[in-house]
Amino acid sequence: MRPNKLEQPILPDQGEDDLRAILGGTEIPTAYKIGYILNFYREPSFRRIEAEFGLTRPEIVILLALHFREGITAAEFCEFSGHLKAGVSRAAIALEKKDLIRRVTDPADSRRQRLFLTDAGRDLYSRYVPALKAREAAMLACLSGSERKQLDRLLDKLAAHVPDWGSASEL
Amino acid sequence: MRPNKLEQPILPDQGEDDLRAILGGTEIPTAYKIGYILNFYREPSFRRIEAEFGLTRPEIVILLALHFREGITAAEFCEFSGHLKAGVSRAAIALEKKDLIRRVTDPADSRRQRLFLTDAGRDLYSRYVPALKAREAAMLACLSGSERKQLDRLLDKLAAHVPDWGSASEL
DNA sequence: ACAAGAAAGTCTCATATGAGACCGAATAAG
DNA sequence: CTTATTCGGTCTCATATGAGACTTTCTTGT
Repeated sequence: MRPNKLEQPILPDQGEDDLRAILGGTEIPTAYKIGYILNFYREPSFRRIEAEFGLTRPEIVILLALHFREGITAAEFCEFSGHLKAGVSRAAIALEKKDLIRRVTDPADSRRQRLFLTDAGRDLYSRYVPALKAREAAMLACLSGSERKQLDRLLDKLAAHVPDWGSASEL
Repeated sequence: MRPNKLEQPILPDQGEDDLRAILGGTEIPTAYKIGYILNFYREPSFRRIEAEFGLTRPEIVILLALHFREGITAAEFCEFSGHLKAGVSRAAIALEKKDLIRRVTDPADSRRQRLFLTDAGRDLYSRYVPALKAREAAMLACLSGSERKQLDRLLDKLAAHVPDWGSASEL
């Protein structure tokens, strides 16, 4: 029962039939399975990073995003990450205080702040990303090369169509 | 920028190349994409359920799980859901207070409590699950029938191998 | 040029959550 | 039998988070 925060939650040793009983019984099987897999990918990794480097979730994700999208604004980050603007604002302030990013007011629109990694931020990122990569590799280890290609193709397609899902108010 | 909590975060209207710039740049592309997709599936739906029915995340998920696994204990739920035991305990207490579940001490081991849906719990579940189903359908709408089969097969495989990922302490 | 409205980001408050200490029940060992 | 240990569950405390009010800046229409 999760004796330790860094311990991966352990599944009882059970056959695939029982696993099917766990995962196959919902009325939202695909979403449920994605959630299940992602939980076991993300939670242990993120908890460890939080504990080890003193970062919060939004802070971790902002550093991740800045690594390939420097100069992004908080609002842009909200749009594609789904985080709330208050959380992003808090995280950006905290990251700046820790000297991991710089916030530069956009000269063209002084409401906006563009975010940039500092050397320290890049360094910190490079110290925690290997764990995430390793865990992704562990997650994908059971798939063959062509299965991984399939999976990535399907995920790309799903991701590309996210904007078409319709607003939540239609739910 | 998320003006409303029930509003789905809106992506700027951008071509697939830009989307690739958002999603393809990480060092953990598969995990990142799964997270991206799941965020946009889960957050709006769950926020709506939270607001509309006064439930917390763990409460929502417990009701979901009980719907196909009645009599589960809190510890079992922790194991396959990845939730923390304190959260599950709190949620179970709250759900019982709302008469949505019953907690029955296991006669064989009086430490354990088995959880069962009440009629009210079943009813509440049936009122919020359609929204989740609808959103899953929207998510999958861009895939063909055979692509969905592919996806489910890959997810089943990934889910079945979760226990092999190794403990987080190896990260 | 001015007023009205939208947008970016910050702040505040209440609540949810994570971590781990704690308690009582069950099991194992001597 | 008695004691130590593990295990299911609860409690407490500090922190993170969600929601939305608020401030300032930009945009639009007249």
